Amino acid sequence: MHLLLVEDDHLVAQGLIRSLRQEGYSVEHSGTVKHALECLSSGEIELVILDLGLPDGDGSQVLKHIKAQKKVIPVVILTARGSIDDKVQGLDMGADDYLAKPFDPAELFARLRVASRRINQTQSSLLRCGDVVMDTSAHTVKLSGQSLTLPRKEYMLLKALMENQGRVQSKQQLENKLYQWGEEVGSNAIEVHIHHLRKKFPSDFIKTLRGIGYVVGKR
Amino acid sequence: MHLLLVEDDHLVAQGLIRSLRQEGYSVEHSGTVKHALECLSSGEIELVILDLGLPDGDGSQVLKHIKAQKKVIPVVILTARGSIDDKVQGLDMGADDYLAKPFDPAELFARLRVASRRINQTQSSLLRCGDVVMDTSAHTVKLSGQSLTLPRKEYMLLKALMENQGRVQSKQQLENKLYQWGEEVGSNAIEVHIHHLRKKFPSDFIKTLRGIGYVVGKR
DNA sequence: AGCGAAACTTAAAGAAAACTTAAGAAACCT
DNA sequence: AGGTTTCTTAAGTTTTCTTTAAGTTTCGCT
Repeated sequence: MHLLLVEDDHLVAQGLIRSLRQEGYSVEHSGTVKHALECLSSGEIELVILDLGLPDGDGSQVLKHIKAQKKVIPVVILTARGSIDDKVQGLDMGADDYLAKPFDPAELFARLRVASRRINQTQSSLLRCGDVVMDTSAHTVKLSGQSLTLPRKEYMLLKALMENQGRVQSKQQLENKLYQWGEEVGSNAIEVHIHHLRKKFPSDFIKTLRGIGYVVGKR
Repeated sequence: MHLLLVEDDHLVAQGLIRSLRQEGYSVEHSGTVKHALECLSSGEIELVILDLGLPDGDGSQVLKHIKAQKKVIPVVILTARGSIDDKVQGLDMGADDYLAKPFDPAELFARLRVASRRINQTQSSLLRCGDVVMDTSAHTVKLSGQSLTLPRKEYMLLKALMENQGRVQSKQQLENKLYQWGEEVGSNAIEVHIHHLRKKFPSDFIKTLRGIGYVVGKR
């Protein structure tokens, strides 16, 4: 794990670097805002320990820069400014943790472990099929990047189809997915919904297999 | 945002609950391990404040239970045990933050904001969406630079929407975020709040997806 | 080629969801 | 306690979605 330590006090820095390496981090070190930004630009840094009082500016500049990026890099502020107001301000600026000096290295390391633990967790529930992307958690549908709004039943139908790409589903099966038990469909509702969906997507997106059912996607 | 406060000292708990609600959380409260686990089983809790010393066991049992789940729920430990060893142990057990009593509420709230920021994968306490800017730490809302005052529930609703830009949320989901457990909304309260919010913002700001829910922002 | 079954299209009635409004309850603030 | 703001409820209204049904087209089969 690539860590950047921004700290201008050389004595503190030397000691920290040593024990951080011991902890298994590969450590870059900056004593200035300028150099810190340079290090960050390499794009390899995954985690930052940040002192606020630096010779050529304030650490918050570095923080701002990090938080403006798309990439998520946890920042632990480690500074002499220990008042509640300082802490609140630092955390609200986007820091992930805040430790006031004097600090105990063991606590810092524990907090770093928390931060690095978090780096590897992201998830999304996307259904993709050609130009069509469906995010079932956000309830959104996009056709070649352009998002469109589907009524409830149409959305449900499309979802049923996309969850079973390449598998043909009969009207009966689809009905069962869209309707509660006992909620009879006395007519051609599915056909009508398919019709409406087709008007919103490329004409060959939903394929009909006469007498069998409907499919979406590669086959 | 649904928060679970696990704390057996009633005096501390009452005060915290009050100010947490003021901060815009909907708060569940447990004084025991047993009850805490029950609350968690509902699946609605998004964030936990955890005291370690409980009458029927240790808070770490609750922590273990949470971290064994698939769902990611940040846990902030808030306890009288303030030694470095305690902190390291707590953090290494999976807690996301650790605050020793006596604590300053302002710091707790700031650290909670860090946690909820992370839940919503945002980088700072500023939520922006078109002309609307919301500062969740200062509790302010600005519409094209002009700041406006929202009642508490409207603020909570707007926050819930802005924390999930582009994600459609059902009335049910929104209700869950605004109301405590057992506090049933027997009516169309959400609709009415939406209505009021709409009068204060551009007409197309909050979009309705009939039968699905409400969204704000790009899609 | 012609027949019948299946699927498509269209429009309109019916149902469901959301919007408005206003009034009473609750909470909040001197 | 009195006045004010905010919240909830409920009923009436409007909008949109869903289903129905009837007419049309397409497809596959003999």
